[in-house]
Amino acid sequence: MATRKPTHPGAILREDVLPHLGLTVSTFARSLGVSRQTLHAVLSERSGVSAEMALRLGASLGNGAALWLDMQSRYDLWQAQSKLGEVLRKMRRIEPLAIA
Amino acid sequence: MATRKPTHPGAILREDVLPHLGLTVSTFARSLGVSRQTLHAVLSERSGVSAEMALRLGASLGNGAALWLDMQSRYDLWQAQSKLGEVLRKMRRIEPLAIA
DNA sequence: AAACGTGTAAAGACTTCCATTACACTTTGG
DNA sequence: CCAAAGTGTAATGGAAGTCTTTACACGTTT
Repeated sequence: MATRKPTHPGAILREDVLPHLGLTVSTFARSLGVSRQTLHAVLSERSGVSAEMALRLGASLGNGAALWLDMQSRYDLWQAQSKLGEVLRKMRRIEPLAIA
Repeated sequence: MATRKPTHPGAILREDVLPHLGLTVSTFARSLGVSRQTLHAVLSERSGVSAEMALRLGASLGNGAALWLDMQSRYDLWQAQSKLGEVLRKMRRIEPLAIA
């Protein structure tokens, strides 16, 4: 139902968070407790934000983990929808039982 | 931050949705376009609800896909939190830059 | 008895996350 | 200048997860 393609969480981290906090990829990765490459994969949108990663981001940045995981969910739903496409359109809606 | 262990989406499907709609596991699986075993794995909480599965559920039941995927996210966050535990508590919060 | 549903299991294809190692390149500090 | 640190990228390997198919045992229904 969303109108445009959702933003990947990595884009926010890359374009807003890191610059505003003056953090390098390396120091942020150390701070999160993950490898530099793992963080880089998220920033370059080649990996999604896992539940564990969301918790690390939330703990490090102070804005709940759910924010990051939900962003990822919107992104995943969009991707899956454009993949399933026709399949979904062909699915029949299950009728509620007798309304009495 | 959640207070109690979130409910697995499979529990809702198993205890509420299927009974109220008078659906068998087999017919529901056919309706969703997945194998009986795949649906059963969700109902028995051995699999999570993937983005694709959430879309199928949403299309079939008429209540958006996000509802199911978000439920899964809450569940995953809880699981990951109890797994990371100490690691998160030891993580230092990144300080915002100079407030001027 | 045949048809259908259920719970489970195992194997295989495929994907994703993550760490580690490695290479080439640029930028910065003493 | 040169060493240290950062960056982008890639390959490999482990672990885990989703999903299908095949299979077996059991119960319910007709």
